[in-house]
Amino acid sequence: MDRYNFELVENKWQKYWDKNKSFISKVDTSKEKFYCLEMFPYPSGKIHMGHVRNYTIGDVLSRYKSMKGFNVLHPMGWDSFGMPAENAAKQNNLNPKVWTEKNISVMKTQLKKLGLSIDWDREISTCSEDYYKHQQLFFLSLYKKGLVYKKENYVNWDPIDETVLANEQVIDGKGWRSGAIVQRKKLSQWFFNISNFSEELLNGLDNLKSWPNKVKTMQKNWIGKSFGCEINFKIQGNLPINAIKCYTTRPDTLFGFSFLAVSVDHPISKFFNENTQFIKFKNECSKTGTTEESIAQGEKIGFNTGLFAVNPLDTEQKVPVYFANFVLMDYGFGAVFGCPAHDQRDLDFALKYNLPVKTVVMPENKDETFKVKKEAYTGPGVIINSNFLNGLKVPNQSINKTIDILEEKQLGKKKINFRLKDWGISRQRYWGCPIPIAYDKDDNVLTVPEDQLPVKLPENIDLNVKGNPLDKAENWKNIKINGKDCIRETDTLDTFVDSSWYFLRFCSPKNKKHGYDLDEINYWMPVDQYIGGVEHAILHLLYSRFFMRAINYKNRNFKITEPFEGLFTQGMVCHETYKDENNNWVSPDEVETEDKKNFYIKKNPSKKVKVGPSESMSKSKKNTIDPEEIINNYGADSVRLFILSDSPPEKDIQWSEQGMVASYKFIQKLWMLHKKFKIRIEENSNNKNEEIAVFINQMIKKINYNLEKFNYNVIVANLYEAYNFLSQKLNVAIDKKTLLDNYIKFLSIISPIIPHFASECLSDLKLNPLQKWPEIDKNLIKEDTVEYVIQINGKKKGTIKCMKDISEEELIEKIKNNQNTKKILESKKIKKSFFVKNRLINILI
RNA sequence: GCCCUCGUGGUGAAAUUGGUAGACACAAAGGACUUAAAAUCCUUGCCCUUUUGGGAGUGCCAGUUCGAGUCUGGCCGAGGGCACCA
Repeated sequence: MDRYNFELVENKWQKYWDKNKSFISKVDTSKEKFYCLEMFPYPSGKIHMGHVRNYTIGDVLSRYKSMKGFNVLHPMGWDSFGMPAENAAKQNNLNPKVWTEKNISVMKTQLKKLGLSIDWDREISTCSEDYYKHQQLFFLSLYKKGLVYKKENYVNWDPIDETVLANEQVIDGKGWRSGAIVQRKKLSQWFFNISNFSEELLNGLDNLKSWPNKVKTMQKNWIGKSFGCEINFKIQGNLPINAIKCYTTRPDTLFGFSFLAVSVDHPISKFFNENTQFIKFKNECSKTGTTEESIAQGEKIGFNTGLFAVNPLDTEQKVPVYFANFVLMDYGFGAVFGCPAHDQRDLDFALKYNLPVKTVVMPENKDETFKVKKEAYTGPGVIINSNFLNGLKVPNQSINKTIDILEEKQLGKKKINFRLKDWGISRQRYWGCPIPIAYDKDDNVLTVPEDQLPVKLPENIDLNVKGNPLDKAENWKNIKINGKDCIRETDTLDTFVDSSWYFLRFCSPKNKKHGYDLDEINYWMPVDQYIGGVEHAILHLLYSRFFMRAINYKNRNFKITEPFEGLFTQGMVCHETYKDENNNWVSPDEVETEDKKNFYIKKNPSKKVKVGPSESMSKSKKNTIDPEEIINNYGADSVRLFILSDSPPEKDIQWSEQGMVASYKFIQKLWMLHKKFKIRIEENSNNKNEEIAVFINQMIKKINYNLEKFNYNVIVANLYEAYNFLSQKLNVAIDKKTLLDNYIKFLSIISPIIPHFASECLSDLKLNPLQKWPEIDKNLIKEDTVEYVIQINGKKKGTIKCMKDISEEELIEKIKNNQNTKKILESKKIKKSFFVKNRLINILI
């Protein structure tokens, strides 16, 4: 074959891998395991470039580890419950299952075309009964352990999707999927008691050595641990309220007490429910809470209760009690003590309502006349104007000391608070895992007996109803448990529950009895390398970490707490955006240019197109490139090569047609090189030449280093370098053994990246297409000459080649005598010199 | 507002962790081959010098060091996360 025919070759090897079950994994305790997992896709229809990048990164790693002799588990499955299926089914009047299965089959074919080394025997789909049956069992087990409960509370209601959203799914007051403005609504909901594990989830982060710090910081902030103190403030006034409890992290500023503020949902609000002005105020608050946050710009508003709170450290001092919009009921006790001088929100509030601002902390470099005016002082310093607290150092001394005093006088208690709230898992949707719960006539909660699991979703259901279709499915809803008439729970589980344990299921996907098999998970878990988008930094990763602890809880057999040993978050794939004269998005394949300046619509060159910034590919901006089309045009190896080449995997990458073409050409050039190698090998020359061997061994060293560090873009550069070197060296005959040995090594190191091509070349030479990862021949890379950099007063003046390990004096002598370098030191007096062995010398003159 | 990350040619980026800045690739310009184009290959890449050479240079300003893209402090800019969390 003259030109490399990727179509024939790729097809051939994909069939070969399938037929030979090349990537099927089994427990083998004699081998070290490596569990490589990429975040499984939602089957939305077709794969996109983000998938290509994600799965190529994982595939390179899997193939490399496998060549190194690890027993690799590299599975794939489908996160197949969720809203889009339900919406698409509604539109096309079919069952979500049918829509989902069709998409899975399309996407599976597409993924196979990428040549991924996936163990397809382990394929799972979260919407299958085999899968969600076990999820229902987990739910019941958690329920029995007291980690699931039901409570009535305010929820984030998405009026478009008509479903409840978790706090994490509300972005800027809008639903993460629908974009609708989220409303507050009171509903009875199921919750996972994730806050029970706040402390452990926080501490566990310290053990995750191979996680990006960025993700750990985000989770840490999300869990939001704070140290403080609860204080019971005595209340005076004409209402039957004796005291209000507050949580504070700054008890040391108590002498700056200026007002007490409570949430409008605080229990004391019941005394104001008849007060029309209060009702008006409450409405005002709910507006600023979720909606026009930006317009209100965080304006603080309050409603005076007429009550007074007594300062526990100075019972003479009495301050007004307000309802305030910036106090949240679901954090602390829904009440705060206001110290305007040292908290910006309190200061804003105090200035608005003319409340006193008393400075009680001064910075170290100021004196006691220091006064807070328009900016609260929150930094370190010394306590002032605070009676017996004066002189304490802020924050270390002052906070602990004040808490001690308050505890001693029984006015307060040390307390640790978390921001993390329990995980609401109820969704009013059809296409999700049914919750195995029923209610009898008296509304008692009953669990569905295990022998009746799975609770299957009803088929043939009318989705075109308002609200939850399951609620309207009378045949399905009404059941008997132990002979009693019951009604099923019609909520389904949040799809984040599905993805919180799928990595366990991959270890024993066909086990009918249990969701996981202990022997299997003890061998395979944890996931050694998890790879996916940073957008899941909090939700999915935190939920999975929780879920392991929840199974672990009161279960001696289950040993896993952290599911993901290593985490890698890859960047997005971006493309320029285009808009026509009417400001409509235009897709890249409709756009053309001749001079890189003027872009126009292909079919109609008079129609100009505006070029916008490069953004992550999305259907809404029409700046997507279809991977299947690209694979058909250039081949999977070229796509893999390109998607790895231009940027470090953790950063965003620009899609570039030119870059894609360059990768394609490179593979063609490699094929020419292959043919050259083949001819040289067949020549059977005796011309010994170690240069190639030295080069290849150095190359392996570099590539090992870059593989371990995920510098995949540098590896591609290394391959180009290798090509440039080899194509020159092959101009003369070289002995067969050196050539063959080193060419095999070269083909081995390129095979994780372009596996079809490497396999084809190896088999063309009648060699095993699945090679071991090459060892470095240490004798070859042990160089006996080195090149020294010569610096004069810190500036580079030249280089000199000499024997390795020579002394400083010898080197200076050499520089003085060498033809090229002697003028550097001519008639100069050396004051001092710095010598870095085998590397550099810096001479001061 | 708070927290995190990052600023290197026309562009995407390298730099073995304090030791030759710009590997590798894209784009551009010039050249070779060709009747011509495409493809391919070679050269160039900031400033001064015809060349040999020399100089500046990693967002800006200072500092530490024999030596700083890399470390420290301050400023400017970009991106991401969180947002009344008391």
